[in-house]
Amino acid sequence: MSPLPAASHRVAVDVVVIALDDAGSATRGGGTAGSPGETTRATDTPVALAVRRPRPPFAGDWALPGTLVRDGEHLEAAALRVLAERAGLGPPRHLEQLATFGAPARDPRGRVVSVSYLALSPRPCGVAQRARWWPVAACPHLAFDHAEILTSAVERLRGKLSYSNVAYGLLPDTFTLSELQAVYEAVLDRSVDKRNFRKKVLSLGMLAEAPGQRRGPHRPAQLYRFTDTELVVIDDAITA
Amino acid sequence: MSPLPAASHRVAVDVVVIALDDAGSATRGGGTAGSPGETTRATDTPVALAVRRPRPPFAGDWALPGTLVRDGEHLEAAALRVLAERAGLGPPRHLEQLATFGAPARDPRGRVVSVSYLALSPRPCGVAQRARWWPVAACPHLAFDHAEILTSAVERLRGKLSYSNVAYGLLPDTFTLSELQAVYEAVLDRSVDKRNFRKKVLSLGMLAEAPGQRRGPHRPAQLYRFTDTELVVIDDAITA
DNA sequence: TCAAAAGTGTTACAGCTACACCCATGG
DNA sequence: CCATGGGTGTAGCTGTAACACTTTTGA
Repeated sequence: MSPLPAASHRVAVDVVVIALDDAGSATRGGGTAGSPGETTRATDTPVALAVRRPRPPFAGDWALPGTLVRDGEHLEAAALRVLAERAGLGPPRHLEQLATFGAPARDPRGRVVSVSYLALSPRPCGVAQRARWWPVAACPHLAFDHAEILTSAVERLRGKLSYSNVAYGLLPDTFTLSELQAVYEAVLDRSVDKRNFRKKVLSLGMLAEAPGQRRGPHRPAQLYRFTDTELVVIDDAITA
Repeated sequence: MSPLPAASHRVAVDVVVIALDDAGSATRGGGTAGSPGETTRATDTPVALAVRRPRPPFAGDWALPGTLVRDGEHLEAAALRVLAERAGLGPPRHLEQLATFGAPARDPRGRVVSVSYLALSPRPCGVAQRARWWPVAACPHLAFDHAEILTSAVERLRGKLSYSNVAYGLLPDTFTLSELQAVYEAVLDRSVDKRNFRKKVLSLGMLAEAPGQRRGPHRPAQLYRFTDTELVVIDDAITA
């Protein structure tokens, strides 16, 4: 079995980790208000994880967490390793490949082909040194072509929300319908009609009632869970 | 600017070229007949380009056309080069990245990370030596993980047909509505209602009348063309 | 008793599906 | 004149979008 000819490249993975922050501190576009009580706009903000580069090139700039793929290492394993090493995160609830960026000059040090991944996490949990969650809409300039990667991640997430149960990645095991709705509103950046949303999402059969209620200074809310923990594509779009 | 550490890999592109063959020679599943005259089932067959491997590993087996990416070469440029060198094809009407396959053992010679592409061509035009168009449904075993790549290509195409003008890649510059419908029927592998299809596709505004008609032993058919030659995603799905 | 969020139905409209016949041409 | 595909309209139905008030709790 003859060895392959010489041409070889460095291969990296870069991971876009997206979570929802309920602080509501970020720049929100002034969405249309809607009639009172009809469409309560969520305060959740999509945030993405970035790390500050300790070395040139782009030293001091923010970048997506990434790493070179090791010999014999699966691409997905490298993505998981990045999350653990660079951000102190365990395996995310959802991880999928996005696209591969391979422009010859994307890294000034030489050719690096980067396979990008999208990871979802329910909350921006505490992360390692040098790492930070940035609101996607107010993210500083990112090194390399990472701004482009982040954009494609958000577009992918937005698209998949409409025809899959990918919201699973952004929620805890059990959640209320209002919390689910808040995920949709935050990611789609628009308000959603409560009654239509509930009708639609319950009719799809991807949710089941979970025992218990969420209590607070208001009427208790029924908890739900996703029936599938893996990504399931539905043919009937969610457009409430 | 410090050079990167040593870990490096071979990077390849593998291209799934899909075209429609009007021979109708292939294995077609017996689709539902439908009422007479309502749903004339197309005889077009999706075919994919494969090349016979001249050398180990998998010598003599069929495989997708592919090549190692050269130093300084864009990934897409490598895909175009494959089409030209291995199949004698010019730039296709549509080319998009599919996914990247990087399992450590996918190539027995050693680590090769493969970026796969989907290319579309109107017809299975004559190709170089060692290359052949195979009906997708009756394709022989493919080397490496190329069967998996082919499957994901067909799924991608099927999905995109419903919400984009990607059919552009499978048609000549001008075409009749029946020819367009035949593309949908061949790729989706089901029959489509003629009247509903025309209503829908014309209402989307992605087609314009072209001068001239297609003549034959029947009433002449109006020619159309796509208004955009680049991929345009529509929000309103085609489900006639 | 007040504030806050949970929960719930109906109506109008748009778009989808199903369905059959006449037309224009070439042979 | 016949075979072949081109071209057209309607009616029922289904799903969507718009819309406001009552309920239950904690403070």
